[in-house]
Amino acid sequence: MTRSLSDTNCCLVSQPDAGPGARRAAERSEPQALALKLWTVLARAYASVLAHSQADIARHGLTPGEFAVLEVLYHKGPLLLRDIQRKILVSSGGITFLVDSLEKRGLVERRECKEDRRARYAALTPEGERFIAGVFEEHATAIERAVSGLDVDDRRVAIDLLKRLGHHAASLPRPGEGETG
Amino acid sequence: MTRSLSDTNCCLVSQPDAGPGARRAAERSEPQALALKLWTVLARAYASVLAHSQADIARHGLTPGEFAVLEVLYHKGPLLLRDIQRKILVSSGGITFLVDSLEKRGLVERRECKEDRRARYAALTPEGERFIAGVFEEHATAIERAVSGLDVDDRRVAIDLLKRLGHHAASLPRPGEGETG
DNA sequence: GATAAAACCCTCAGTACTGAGATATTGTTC
DNA sequence: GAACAATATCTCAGTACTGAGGGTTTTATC
Repeated sequence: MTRSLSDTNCCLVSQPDAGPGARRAAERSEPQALALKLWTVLARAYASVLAHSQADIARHGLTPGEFAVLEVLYHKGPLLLRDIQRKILVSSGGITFLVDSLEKRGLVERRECKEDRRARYAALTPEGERFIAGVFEEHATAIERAVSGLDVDDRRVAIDLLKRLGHHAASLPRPGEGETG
Repeated sequence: MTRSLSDTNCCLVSQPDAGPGARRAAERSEPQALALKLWTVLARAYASVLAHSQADIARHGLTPGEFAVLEVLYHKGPLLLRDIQRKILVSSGGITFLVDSLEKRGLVERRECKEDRRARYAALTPEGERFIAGVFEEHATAIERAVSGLDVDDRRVAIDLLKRLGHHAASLPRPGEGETG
């Protein structure tokens, strides 16, 4: 495996059941305590499901980044590199690197963009299409198993809550953005 | 910033509103479609809140790993390296690396463990304690702001759902674990 | 009490990226 | 239509780790 659970090692703790944290928690307002708790369980739930996702991806010799590129091309068809970059949230160097390595493996090819000669498309090759089709179906099964702790009604409620949580956080400027000091 | 949103670039897409994905989604069972959707919005919500968390952490010149170590020591008191390692989910080399660098900065110190001479404690120095106290209070505010898309009742529901989701996923063997081929 | 197995930490080569800067092309303003 | 800003990709040095292997100490079994 290429990357581990430490992808998520950020603010996973703060469960003040013992130690100095127990005293500090008592001084915290309830909304803030719930906010910290929510972030903790969100990170832990994400880490637990991610472990399943990555274990499945690693079985096929893919890094998470490579899988993400193949998956987005599989679902959306040929895309400009910058659109892939924004969808899977990698750096500019990262998308070049990922498409390079998938191109070397014959799963993806670059195509020119006639409307904008700065830009390039990435598209699945027939071999890449066949490959990701199989990998993705197995992956869907692995994910369904990983989230089987919630039944379909719970899943619907969770989807609604997480959507609102995510959209709102994404719409807020991040700490340190656009400040002077 | 040291690590980016690509920490989460795994299965972020699969929103089959357009492209080849739209047709494939129609063939998928509803529970599985909900499972994939849940994983997608979980990953996106996590990424969005993480961006706030990391931006705040980076302002203080800390990596996510360093912050995680300071935070766990702040909340739990002195801990054996292996206990920190398990709580923040880093590799064995990673915890040595992180404690090394925090020790060089004078924020953490190693202490001997008399009951088990293989093991070592890590503990905050007085300077480290002062430092993380300030950083953590700011951090709590940043997190509360990041999750402000949900009110306190929603937070309670989300916490319950995510706990169940996470615990169940963590209890399941991961794909490829303990197989023969 | 000797032997083997396990647990803890450290070392270090390897890795999947990041992000600042370079190059090429496109849009915009005067 | 020239100058300038903006955008898309690529380059490459740097990084925060990973994970296999090794030394030391502890635990379990005979």
